[in-house]
Amino acid sequence: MIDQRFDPKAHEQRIYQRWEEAGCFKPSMDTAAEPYAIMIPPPNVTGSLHMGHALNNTIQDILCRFERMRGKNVRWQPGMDHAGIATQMVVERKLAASGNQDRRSMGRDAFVEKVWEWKEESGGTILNQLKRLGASCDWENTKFTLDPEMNTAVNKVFVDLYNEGLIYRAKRLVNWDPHFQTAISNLEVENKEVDGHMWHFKYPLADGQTYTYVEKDEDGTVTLEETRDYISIATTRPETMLGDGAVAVHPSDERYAPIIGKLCEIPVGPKEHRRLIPIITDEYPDPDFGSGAVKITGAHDFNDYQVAKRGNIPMYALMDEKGFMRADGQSYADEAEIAQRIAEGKEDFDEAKIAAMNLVPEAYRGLERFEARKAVIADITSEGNAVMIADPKHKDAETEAPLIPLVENKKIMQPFGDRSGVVIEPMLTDQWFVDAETLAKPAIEAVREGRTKFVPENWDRTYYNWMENIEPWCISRQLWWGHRIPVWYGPEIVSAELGKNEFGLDFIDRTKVETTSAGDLRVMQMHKRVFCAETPEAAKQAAEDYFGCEVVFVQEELEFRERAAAFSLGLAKEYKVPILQDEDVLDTWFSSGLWPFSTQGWPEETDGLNAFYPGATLVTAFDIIFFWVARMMMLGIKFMDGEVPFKDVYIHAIVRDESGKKMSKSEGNVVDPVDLIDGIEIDELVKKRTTGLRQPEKAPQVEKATRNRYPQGFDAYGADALRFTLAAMATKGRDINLSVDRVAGYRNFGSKLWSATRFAQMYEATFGASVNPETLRLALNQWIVGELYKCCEQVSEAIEDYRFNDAADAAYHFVWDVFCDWYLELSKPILQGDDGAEKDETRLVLAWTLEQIFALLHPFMPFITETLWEQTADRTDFLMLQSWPGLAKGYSNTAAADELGWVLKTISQVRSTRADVNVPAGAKVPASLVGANAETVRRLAAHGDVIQRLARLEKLEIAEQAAPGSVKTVVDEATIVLEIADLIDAGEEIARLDKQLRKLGGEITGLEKRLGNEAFVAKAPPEVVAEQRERLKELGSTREKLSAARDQLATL
RNA sequence: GGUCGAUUAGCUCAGUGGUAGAGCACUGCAUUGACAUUGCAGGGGUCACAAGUUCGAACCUUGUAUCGACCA
Repeated sequence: MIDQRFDPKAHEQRIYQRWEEAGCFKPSMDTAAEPYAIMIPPPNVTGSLHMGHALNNTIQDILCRFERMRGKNVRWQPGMDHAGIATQMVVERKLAASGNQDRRSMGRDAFVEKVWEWKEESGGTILNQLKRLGASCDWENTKFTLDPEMNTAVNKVFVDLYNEGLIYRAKRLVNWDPHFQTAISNLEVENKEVDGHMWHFKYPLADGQTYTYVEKDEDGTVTLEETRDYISIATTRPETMLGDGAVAVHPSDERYAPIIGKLCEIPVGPKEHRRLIPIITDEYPDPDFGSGAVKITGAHDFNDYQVAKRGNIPMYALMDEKGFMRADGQSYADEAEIAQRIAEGKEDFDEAKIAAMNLVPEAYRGLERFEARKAVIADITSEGNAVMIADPKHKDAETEAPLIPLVENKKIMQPFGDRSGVVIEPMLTDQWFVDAETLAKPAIEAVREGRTKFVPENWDRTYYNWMENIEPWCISRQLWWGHRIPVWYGPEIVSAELGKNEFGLDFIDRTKVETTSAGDLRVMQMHKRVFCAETPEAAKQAAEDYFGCEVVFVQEELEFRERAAAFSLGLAKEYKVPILQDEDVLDTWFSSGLWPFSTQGWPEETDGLNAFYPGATLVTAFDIIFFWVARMMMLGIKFMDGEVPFKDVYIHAIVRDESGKKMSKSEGNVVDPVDLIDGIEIDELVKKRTTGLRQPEKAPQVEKATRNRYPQGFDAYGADALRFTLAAMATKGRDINLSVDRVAGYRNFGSKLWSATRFAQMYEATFGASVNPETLRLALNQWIVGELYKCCEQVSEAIEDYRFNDAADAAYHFVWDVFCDWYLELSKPILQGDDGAEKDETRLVLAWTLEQIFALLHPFMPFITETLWEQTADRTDFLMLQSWPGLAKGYSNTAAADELGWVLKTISQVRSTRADVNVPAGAKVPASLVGANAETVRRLAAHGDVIQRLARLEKLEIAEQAAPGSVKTVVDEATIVLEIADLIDAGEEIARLDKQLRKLGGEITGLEKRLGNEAFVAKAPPEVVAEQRERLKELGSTREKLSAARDQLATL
């Protein structure tokens, strides 16, 4: 006999271990079986399980367990990505906390070694948490994006794309994280609305020119006309003014028409070196916003960047990689002079030249960007170039209001690094890019042609939208943790005219080589030749082929330059040509994009690759469409002969808290999946939720809310309850607002199943036997088998269709409302009775149905069902490897279904009636059946005992006539008469019947009206009309009987 | 501003043209019988609003309101 109740803690981990040891998670590799693969969206090596993962992986596990039981060769491919920034951050923090050196003083190799140590020790917590959830991943094939074989794939892809011209190096504006000092992707940027300011400044026109500035209202009436010697600019980022390349206005903006093409002055910096910039037109400025004039700082704003590109405006970079104003380059006076000549068209410029220029005046050099902002504002204002207004706070009507600078308080969208929390700076830097536009084309095509389908399908619009407007993908990161870019630089042969060294070759442009005062060579700038190769050996070979002589690897830029210069100048014969590997690593997504095939052994042709590419379904959330889905699609199609990486993309909801707020540690509303599984005391829950708050002062509020909502904390609901809840809530909507009460409800469901099994054991149900439904003799057993098959079909269809909620609901309803509430109750008289044959059959069907239920629920609740399977018979096999129930489909027995339908109806009606007239629950009442037809008489003979028992009747007999003063209810053609005249009040009973008659009357009127409508009869489908007629007939007959009963009572 | 989505019971959510549902909460009754993590019975919804299409609308169309997400 199984325990009184199921204790998840006692079984879950034990069962999981049994599965793992027995190799249950491995693909069968049965060549006759259809392969089925799901690639896990690789979680972060530093991450831990949150509710989104729990939902994501529950769905994947349901699909995998379901298909495995359906006989497919299933691989659920697990693993993790290395999460460049996040991991580097974790380790740097750890080092700092333990008083170690920072990574720069430690050096690259030593630091990366530390990261690996950390990864081996404590990385991958999340994989163990997935095991707690019951994930049936093929763990033996676990991959990590930095595994050597994954690196092989990454390098091959990079080199191939490079050779095709689909990867290139360029200077473009990227999101720069000044804290981590690296480019980051859009995904890692959170745009948040914050309180900001809009400053208004005057850019004086060059040479004191003036123009008439006219403002008109909508009707064209002049509202303002004045002579101005400036153009007014609004900006939220005054510090970037230093890098302005132009002022732009909309071509249709008449206010500024007189000054288009003229120059204006950037009103900041030493007076004698003020820069003048042109006033240009562009479609970008909105004439209705601010003054309508926009300053263009191409190197520090994404919109300005586009304008600058269109207008060939120089983009001056102002900041260093830490977000401080640049302190390098020549004096401001010199730089400004060059810039001035460029602005006036007197000097040519190119990207590299502009990049080297530092237009930050000495006074601001080295300032942090927000400090620089303050200084710039103060200087402009003191010089009188801020736009002034009368102080609105001035109340005294007698005196004139003083003028104050116009500074609007307004909400602005500001980008923040999601890891660092600092403001992201758009920066113009040299980076490696993938030509995403070219790769996107076939990826768009694949979805259009339906080779990959989105579920729900409306997500394809999001996909198209993104893919059709895709930007070059920046893949380089200035980090140390990741795949090092497989590119080596050598000196470039610039020109054969500049002379030759002893090898007869020129390597660098000598104009860029200087000799310092100490006599050392210093290379300011150098053209570099790229050798892109899958291995260092191959790169070396390529370089030697190019140079025609031996090359040597160097580790640092300085050494590289010195050697290159010395070699080129022929100063050091012993020097070999140096080559230096690119310092940067690749975006983590680059390696994750290869996941569907790199995990299967590509570029080797393996059995795994043949069987499991393309995968069946990618399960993910919508915010990942751009990142995983898009990249896996682009790279999969590119490198797998045009074959898509997965056939379906199932987009699931985002899990929020029960009031719909995003779960966030900094808001203190996180529900940790592991806490729902293991339970957590309220004090500990409060502690967890009040640590790491964004606003620590909110801790008491969070504590109060938490204690109020969960006075006892969370029970240990177990993984099954959590999984079932997530499945039941996994509708095709956008969000799930998770309610802990629902988890408790589904935990109870597990208990119900457990206890039903215990009941079966008590009555010696024969587990472990098979049943042929055709040989069953009792209608009860025929009926439950039919209901079971019906349920199996519903569940299968729902899972196939990704309607996990429908699948969960169908199973829940069958198990609880049909099997437990009715079948078990109805079987009791047989199990407790004397008829050996009936008892044997019922013991068999009871056990068998339960075993089918175990199987049916297994994808949702793997632990409790496997435990029940294990403990109900002597078994050597696993439930998770059993066949899916209902595969040999198609048993139904209409006669049995009708018969049991009648039994259920009869019992329910009697119970309802008893409750209505307040018959004490314990009282057994005599009853009779009037007007029964032959079939009902037969059914009563077969089921009378159980009806009496469940409806608590003293007797139930066929009668010709109702006893006077009795209480009546109608089932089909017959009337059930409860002979309780003594117990009831005739008046109350008449009132009860009247109430029912009124309700019936309403329904009947509605039906009659509908059926009386000729248009309805003519146009509605015949089966609908017939159904309504049938219903009207039934209701009418019921009404007749009830009203007869009422009349009879009334005559007493 | 653009795009997408939401609005159904006290709460969290299903329901895509024909009798409005689930979990939790609520009310009454029931406790030696598998299960109180329970059973039986019940209450509770002008399906945001308006107009339209239709024999018939929670569902389709249009508009309005409110809320949300993403993009700019």
